[in-house]
Amino acid sequence: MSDPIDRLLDAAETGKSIIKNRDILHFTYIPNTIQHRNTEQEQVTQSLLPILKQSRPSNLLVYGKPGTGKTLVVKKVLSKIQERVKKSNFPIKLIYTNSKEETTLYGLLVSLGRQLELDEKELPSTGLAISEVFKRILNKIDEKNLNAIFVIDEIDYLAQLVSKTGKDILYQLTRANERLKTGSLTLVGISNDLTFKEKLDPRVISSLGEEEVVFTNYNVEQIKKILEERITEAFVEDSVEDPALNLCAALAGGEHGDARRAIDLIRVAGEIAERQQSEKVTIDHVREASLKIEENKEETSLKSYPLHEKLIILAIMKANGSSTGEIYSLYKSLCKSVGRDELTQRRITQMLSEIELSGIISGRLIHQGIHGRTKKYKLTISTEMIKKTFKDDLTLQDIV
DNA sequence: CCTCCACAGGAACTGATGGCGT
DNA sequence: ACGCCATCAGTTCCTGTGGAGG
Repeated sequence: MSDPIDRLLDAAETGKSIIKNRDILHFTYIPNTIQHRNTEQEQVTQSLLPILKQSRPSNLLVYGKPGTGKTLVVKKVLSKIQERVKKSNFPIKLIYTNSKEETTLYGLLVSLGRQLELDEKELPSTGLAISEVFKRILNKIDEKNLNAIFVIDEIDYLAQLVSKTGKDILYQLTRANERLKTGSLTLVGISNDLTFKEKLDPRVISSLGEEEVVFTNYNVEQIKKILEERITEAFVEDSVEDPALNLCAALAGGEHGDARRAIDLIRVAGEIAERQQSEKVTIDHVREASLKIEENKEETSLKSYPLHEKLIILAIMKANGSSTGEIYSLYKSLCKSVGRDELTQRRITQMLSEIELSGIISGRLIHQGIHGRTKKYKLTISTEMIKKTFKDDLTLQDIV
């Protein structure tokens, strides 16, 4: 009987992989041909067509639920256009940002500026007034005589940030051309929220919403086709069983038609199958993958919480299904036992709703007549999971 | 039918941090 | 050296509310 470790290592060394090309199984990979999005691709191209005629196109707004390939299509169309106009005297500069990756308005503007080759000196990553940053970006465009296209992903998120600070950067962005002498600026906004437009300032709508493209959700059939395409490219032939493929499509398509999820799922299933040295990806691998993805999400978000949030989660765990008041007093006693100052109840309710947003707990508003109004919170994940993840935390060890 | 509970959740503010321009 | 600006975590103060119990 050989050592199990050796056996595994041997297998890994000699065994052949059923995945040919891992990169294709990441949703950021842009296939040569994007199927099933023909009308949308056409529409996007149409509205950006003026660039070929060397004039500035209208601003564009792209809608669609997550995982519908919006970003992929926009990126593909733009890079093709960029390729074509490269040699003309109207070269375009493509700039992409995702609002979710930047927590602040300032950060977003800086990331735009960085791509315009403004370095640390010209555009410090903190310390300036927002209007100053904006001015410098525009100056750079003018100075280099650029025709910039700003692609702003998850622009609804940006709109939220903006509304909080009271600055209307979106408005300024859409009207930036009036301030530019030689360069030009086009805005392509990508939004998940179809109602997002209604929340905007009407002046922004009129210029940003000049053109609109809506991406519809994928149905299960379409997801299946997308998966098939990627599988033939990424996997060794015949290594994914049909039922497994169907389940993948059904799991991802069932809710929102999220192709991204489907691709994640098949990738993880493939990895699991490989680790088990199976020659085929079966339906069980997909199930396992689905569970694993869920657990990973839970674990990483649990780990990333600051101390007080962790304490609150523990308090909820110890008194499952209790009201805010009960949670708060339990939290206070937990604070005492780890020797930290407790925060106010107001702050705790805020944290609770933040945690609820991440899906780890779920709350229900309850009116108890004379006994007032409360929100009752329940864990949506297992207590074992929490215990397991918080065991490593030194300050929490003894109270888990 | 009114009252009044036990909070929800909005708004405005504070103080610390960090880095700018002048 | 100084004032200014943005941001973050947290606080203070506040108004709002569905319905059990009187």
